[in-house]
Amino acid sequence: MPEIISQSYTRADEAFDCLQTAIVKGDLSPGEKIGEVELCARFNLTRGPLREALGRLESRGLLVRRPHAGVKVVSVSTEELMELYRIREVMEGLAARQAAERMTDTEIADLYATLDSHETMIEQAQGQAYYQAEGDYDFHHRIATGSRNTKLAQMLLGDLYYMVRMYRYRLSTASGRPHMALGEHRRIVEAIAQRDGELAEFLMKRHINAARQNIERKIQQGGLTI
Amino acid sequence: MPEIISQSYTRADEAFDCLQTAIVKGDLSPGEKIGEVELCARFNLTRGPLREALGRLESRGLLVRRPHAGVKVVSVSTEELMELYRIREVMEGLAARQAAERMTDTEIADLYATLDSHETMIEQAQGQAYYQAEGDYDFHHRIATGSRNTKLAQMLLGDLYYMVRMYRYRLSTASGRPHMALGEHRRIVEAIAQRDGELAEFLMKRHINAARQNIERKIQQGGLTI
DNA sequence: AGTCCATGGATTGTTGACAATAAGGTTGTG
DNA sequence: CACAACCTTATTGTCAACAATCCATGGACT
Repeated sequence: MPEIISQSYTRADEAFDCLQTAIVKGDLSPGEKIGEVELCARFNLTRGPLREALGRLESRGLLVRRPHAGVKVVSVSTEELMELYRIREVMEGLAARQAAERMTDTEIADLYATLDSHETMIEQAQGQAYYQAEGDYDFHHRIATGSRNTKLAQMLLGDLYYMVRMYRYRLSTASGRPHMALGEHRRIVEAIAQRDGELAEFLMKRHINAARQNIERKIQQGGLTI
Repeated sequence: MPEIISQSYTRADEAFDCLQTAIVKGDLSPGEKIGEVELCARFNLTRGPLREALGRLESRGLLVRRPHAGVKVVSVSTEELMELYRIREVMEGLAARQAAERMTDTEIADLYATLDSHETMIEQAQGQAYYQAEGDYDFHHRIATGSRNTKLAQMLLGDLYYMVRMYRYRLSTASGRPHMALGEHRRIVEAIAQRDGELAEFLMKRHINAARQNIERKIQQGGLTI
């Protein structure tokens, strides 16, 4: 258990993180009804903090809760995953535009650096889907925070990305097109470096749209069901 | 106190609703540090459900909470309000596009009907800002749900609208351009009725952008501060 | 035999007391 | 007189017991 150093980290926060990662990683199956006491035993918690965490998770839409009837992980459909990507398309487009207008030069330099490191990571660990996914996450994370739009970053980082990662784990497919995605990333960063907000928005929207189509195709082909 | 009939309504839900409306209406001043026991006394609650509600509110960004240091309503700036409108612009644009593709004919008919009722309401109660705001809210609400995009509707109705309403209460200005906004609404509905998603998205984005500029102008002119 | 109702059990929601932590005042010293 | 360290106090975080609610199993009736 990684003892966090920074500041007092309440049990409720701990419960929240544990549950969130458990849901995202698929340790808690969707639709499965789970009792509170069972969860307490599993994560060494008491019901007080656990309930507080459950409230937060419910508010974020990761689980549903009927009064007196227990809590279950949200069950998901491919349609909803597609809808999620449609939301990402417009929101991250906005993020890219604002990032082009507001990111500092050092932030852009860092962005280039992470891009290079992702490239070497992909070359080294060929086909290791995990690193691809992490690199992709890192890239989008930086742009979201670079937009200087507090609420936008909060919605992307706090809600949507966890949802997307949950679906990814369940599909066990990490977009699967490493080099192409990397090239798209590079072009987006170039647009940001040139302070061309409109272009950055356009490229980001196209990038996410391509990712969505890729997943949709894979699902239709392989009959991948969630 | 409106006794909800439908299903068992827990104390935590009650606390959540009470606090949310109190924050939105400005009964709880931003930045003001409020103790839990004081809140309990104010809303006739105990600390358990209250804490659960506080967790949910924090997760939604309506208040901030430092461990062992209490909870305070989120303090807001005009810049953040503008950012909120930028987010609304892209998200509601998407909602309008999807609504044009997916709304049923009866839903569209209802939309027309509400538009007419809003018109008569505005004519009758001239300058009554309240009705304008409610009509505006109703319109956007219907389009969000009409998009058939669960997560999108959830984010708009559950997060953004409460935020916007909070700012509106504090500014005590309800956009202030009734007839113009109504005309814009009507054109959006016409685009939806013609199943022209692209046009509906464009018009909605322009509508929200105009509202943003209107508020920005008012703030600069009148020196309205939040 | 199928369906409806009732009762028991288990689970959730709630409560009040206890412990841990940070803020604020007080006191002592430079 | 100002600053810093200590201590007090009030507030938050946590816990375990109590009460309310729902689900399931069993029985009776149609």
